[in-house]
Amino acid sequence: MRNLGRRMGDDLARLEDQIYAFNDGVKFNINSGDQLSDLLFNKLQLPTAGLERTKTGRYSLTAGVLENLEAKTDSPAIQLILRYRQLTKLKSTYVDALPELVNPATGRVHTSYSQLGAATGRLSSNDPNLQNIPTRTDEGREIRRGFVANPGCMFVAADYSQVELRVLAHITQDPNLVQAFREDQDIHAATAAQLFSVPIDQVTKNQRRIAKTTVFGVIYGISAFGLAARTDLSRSEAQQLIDALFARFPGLRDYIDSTLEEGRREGYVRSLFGRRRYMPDLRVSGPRRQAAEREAINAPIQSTAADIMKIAMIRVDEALRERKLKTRMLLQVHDELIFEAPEDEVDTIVGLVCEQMEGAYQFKDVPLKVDLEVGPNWEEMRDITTH
DNA sequence: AGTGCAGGCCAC
DNA sequence: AAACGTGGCCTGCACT
Repeated sequence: MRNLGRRMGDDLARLEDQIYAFNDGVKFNINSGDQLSDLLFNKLQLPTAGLERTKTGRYSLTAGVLENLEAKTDSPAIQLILRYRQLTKLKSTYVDALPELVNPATGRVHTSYSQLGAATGRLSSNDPNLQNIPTRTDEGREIRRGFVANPGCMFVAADYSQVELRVLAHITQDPNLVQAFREDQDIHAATAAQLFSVPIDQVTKNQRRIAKTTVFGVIYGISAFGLAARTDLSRSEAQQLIDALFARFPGLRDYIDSTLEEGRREGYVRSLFGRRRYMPDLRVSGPRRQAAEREAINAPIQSTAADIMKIAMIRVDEALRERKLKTRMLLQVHDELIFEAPEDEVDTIVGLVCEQMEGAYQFKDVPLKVDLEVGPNWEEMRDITTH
């Protein structure tokens, strides 16, 4: 961790110099939106046409905006700024902060979980948040190397495969989705095959990517506007895709309609297990209602997955106690549990955890599936095949 | 020095 | 960008 911090610090110093060169060598605060805006649009004279503004009227300069600007202008400063942003984020939020939070008595960081942290029944984690440790980039993943199992122990990670989409398949009873999961197909490829009317083995990577974005869009209360903004599709192409999705998976439309209807009528929506989320704004009008509708569509799905995970955690805990195992449940990351197991318990734990998680709730139609990984630290985890 | 908001970005 | 859901934490900045 300390080495990683030094390396990042050195990289940042070099980056700062390169960025200041675009400002006539004059130093400024690169993470200040106003000062960055000054460099891009006054000093470098980049075009501001069509740029979105934040609610305070400034130009929005998120990574997505900067990437578009880079594609449009070829300005060499932008890549440097994006890199600077990425490194300062990782360094300040994780590399510098986490070691400060190590408890001297245990030599470990200890998060706090909030049972009521999320409106959907999910846990939230804070001080430090251990549910958002980077995994997307190689550099971010390096931070996970700092989480090391005790001598003689291994980490075992168990994550529910596509749990929210399985919940969606069950709730909607959509025959196409249900069948895809029963046959344990690549769900996004299967969806793409339906959407684009091609055999599943002829689905292109791009088709799969678009199908994935679209299906997740449904869970989040999609709009053509939103889908277009997150893909390279035009607004009308996005709308066509959404129409195709609802045509191919008719259960989706029924789910959305009946959920919103119940929400308006009762004032709340429910998970499969009856967990309520009160949604008074379904009865107002305007953007607040639209936001409430997206929340209402998402809540039963996310809540049901959260409920299943909580049931699983109780089952696993009971099974560990019953068998007087030394393995400890360390972390929960929404659809994933991380354990620390003595090496001689690993084989036992893998089977036990898989059984308790997959059996946490038996849908009549869609199986739950758990993927398992084992490793000496949180970065070097390798897959374990169970079945 | 402490507080709170804005903007941004990490995870699922 | 965000009219795609759920969170928490960082820096910058204005304010008390």
